[in-house]
Amino acid sequence: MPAAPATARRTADDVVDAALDILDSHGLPGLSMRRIADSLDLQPSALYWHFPNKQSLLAAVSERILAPLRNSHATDFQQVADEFRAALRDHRDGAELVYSSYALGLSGVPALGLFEAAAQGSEQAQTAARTAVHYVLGFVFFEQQQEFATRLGVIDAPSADRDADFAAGVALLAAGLPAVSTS
Amino acid sequence: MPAAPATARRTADDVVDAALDILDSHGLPGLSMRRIADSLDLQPSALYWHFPNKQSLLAAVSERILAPLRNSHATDFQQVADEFRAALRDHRDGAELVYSSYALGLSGVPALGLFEAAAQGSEQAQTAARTAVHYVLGFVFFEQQQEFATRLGVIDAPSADRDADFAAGVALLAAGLPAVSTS
DNA sequence: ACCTGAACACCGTTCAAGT
DNA sequence: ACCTGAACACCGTTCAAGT
Repeated sequence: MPAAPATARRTADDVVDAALDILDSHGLPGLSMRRIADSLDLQPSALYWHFPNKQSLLAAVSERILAPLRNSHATDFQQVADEFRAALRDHRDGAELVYSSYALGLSGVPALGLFEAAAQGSEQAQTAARTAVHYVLGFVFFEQQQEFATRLGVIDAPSADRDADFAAGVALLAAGLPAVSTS
Repeated sequence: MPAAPATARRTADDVVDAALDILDSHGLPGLSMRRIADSLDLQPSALYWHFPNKQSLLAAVSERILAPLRNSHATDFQQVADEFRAALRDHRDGAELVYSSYALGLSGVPALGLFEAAAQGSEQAQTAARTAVHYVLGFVFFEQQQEFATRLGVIDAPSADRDADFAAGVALLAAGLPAVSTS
């Protein structure tokens, strides 16, 4: 058993933990390498031993945000959409962060497979899945930006019933699919 | 008639022109206040006479990108979607820039009204319009991020037929609408 | 009305060197 | 294996002052 080092050493997972905390407290614009390092009592350069660059670190954070969906048993379209939205909303600016990592090919989106399975039997299963993923990511990105703008006092608190709006969009998508059970 | 000033003076419109040029050549990450100022032979601080901050400047750029849609005569769903996509694709990172300004309430999106009109007569006209706007912005954002990743060599050039994919998603949305002419 | 010059408080990233 | 220290080339924004 080797002697403990003078100071505790960090794993890549510790870095992701710290990044998630800062994301929730300061948002994506405040999520800087320097701030992450600070919260771990590290020099910024130390982060580059764990990740090659900021994008990769953000991709790891994205994977963590989407982790709940990996254990999902959702079987219908609306259910998948709700769980996907919930996971994104669980962290400040979650949709923007996930959208970027996904689009850059650095992070997978399990919701894609779940949507496809939910549309099983339909000819347009793939189209429906891709369309739904864009819809949910876009909807939540929009929601979270409005929360940000509201916090700044730039716009008033939105009045519309967002849950109903969200469900209506998903329903419209599902309506285009023939023979999909709405359970 | 007053004497011409020693150096030409700029309007807010000149600043937007310069910003659009830099957007196209360097992308959104490269669109800094300092670079815009440089290209106009100005100090960065001079830009703050024309715009209160960077967000407002970006909102003005967004409005310019969407200007073509203000003269649109598109009447059906697919046509509106195609023109919207074309306007966004006309400038590098156009979708990301427009999406942010739109979500922050700093920029209107004329496509919203066009989609609503195209779905006229349907009960879910508003839902359809909002869903379509998220879909198009998300789709093109994704497309443009992939172009960026391809340029960096991070991912291979995409093989799928994107025009067909795009149209299929729009068709799926329209399929959920009863009594909408697909003319 | 429009802009300069200088400053403030930040960024991501690299790299030699330490333990 | 994991991190420090110092440096490089950047950011957006403010503000007094100039013309």
